[in-house]
Amino acid sequence: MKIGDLAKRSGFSAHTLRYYERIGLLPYADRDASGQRDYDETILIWIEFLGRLKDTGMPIRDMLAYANLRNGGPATTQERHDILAAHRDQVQATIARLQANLLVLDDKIAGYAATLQRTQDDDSQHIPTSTNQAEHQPNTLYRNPIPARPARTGRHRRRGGPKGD
Amino acid sequence: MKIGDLAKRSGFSAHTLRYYERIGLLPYADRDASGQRDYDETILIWIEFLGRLKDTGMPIRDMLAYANLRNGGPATTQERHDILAAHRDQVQATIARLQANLLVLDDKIAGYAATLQRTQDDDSQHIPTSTNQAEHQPNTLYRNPIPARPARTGRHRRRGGPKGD
DNA sequence: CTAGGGGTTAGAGCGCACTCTAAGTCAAGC
DNA sequence: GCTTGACTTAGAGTGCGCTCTAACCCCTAG
Repeated sequence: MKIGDLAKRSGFSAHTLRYYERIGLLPYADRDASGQRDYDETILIWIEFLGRLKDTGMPIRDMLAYANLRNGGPATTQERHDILAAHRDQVQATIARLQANLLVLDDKIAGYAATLQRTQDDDSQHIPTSTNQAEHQPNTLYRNPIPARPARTGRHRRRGGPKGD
Repeated sequence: MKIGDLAKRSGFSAHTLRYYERIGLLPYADRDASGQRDYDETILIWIEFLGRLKDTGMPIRDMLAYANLRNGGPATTQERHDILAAHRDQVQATIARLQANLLVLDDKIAGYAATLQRTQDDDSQHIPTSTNQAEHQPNTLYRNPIPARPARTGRHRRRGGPKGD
């Protein structure tokens, strides 16, 4: 299997697969007569697992540590177990955090929905509709320019605080 | 409240708070006589909500879109509702994905635990313990150098000169 | 024979979200 | 008066994880 095929089957781009090999996340692939990578099907199992670690937010450096332990054979079983167990705990914590935030989000959405409902009901009576929780802030907010992106162009110009104004 | 205090109370660094103001995620703060930001307590409510959006993985550009809609008043209620609802769906999908991966992770961890158990049981009989699911790969893996980091230094070498054909 | 569509490498560039630096101001404490 | 430390600005730098480019090679189809 060539890198393009593996890319299609694994969901990672060929660029990314080469990158992973370079940093040691994937084994150095055998090359065919003309120097092209020739993959064995079995690599897909490992790649799929890497994908799961990635999906669950494990940083590459940790995947690398785990990958390297696999070279150590059975002697590293405990360590590998511990890495995955620690990661699982992290994932569980993340899920819990997301679920907690989801409740707040749902509340806020319900607030908006209620406002919309009220606006519709009162369509011809124009009763002020500012009871929504979503409107906590003073409406003096957001008068700054907003460059939309930090923009790392340009240089020079004087520094020091222009106070007062 | 000065920026240092707000930093302590919000959990964001002063650097980050200034950055958020710069990009428009936080309102342009009032300055005191000597040009220093002087915050009102209420800003904490908005910052806390921003934190939740961030925690749930909303990119800054989307938070910005949401923040800007708040300036539009009640007219933007529907749009704000839709943004949050879409985000909520995303978060729910993320949770589902994490939970699915968690199962796989748990399986793998259980595999390691079983191997460790067996290794302990067979302590004095040294039976090879390679039945663990965790050992799918051929042990010829991982013989590449591993630079540990791509390293984006360097500025030498010709660039941009696509030899005019 | 030529075109094209794959592959190869080293290394540069990108997008994101900060994070920090330089050079300066200012208020309070010793 | 002087020092300390928190603040101000514009802009540069960082770390992550890719993503792409240049310049090349090789195989196959027409």
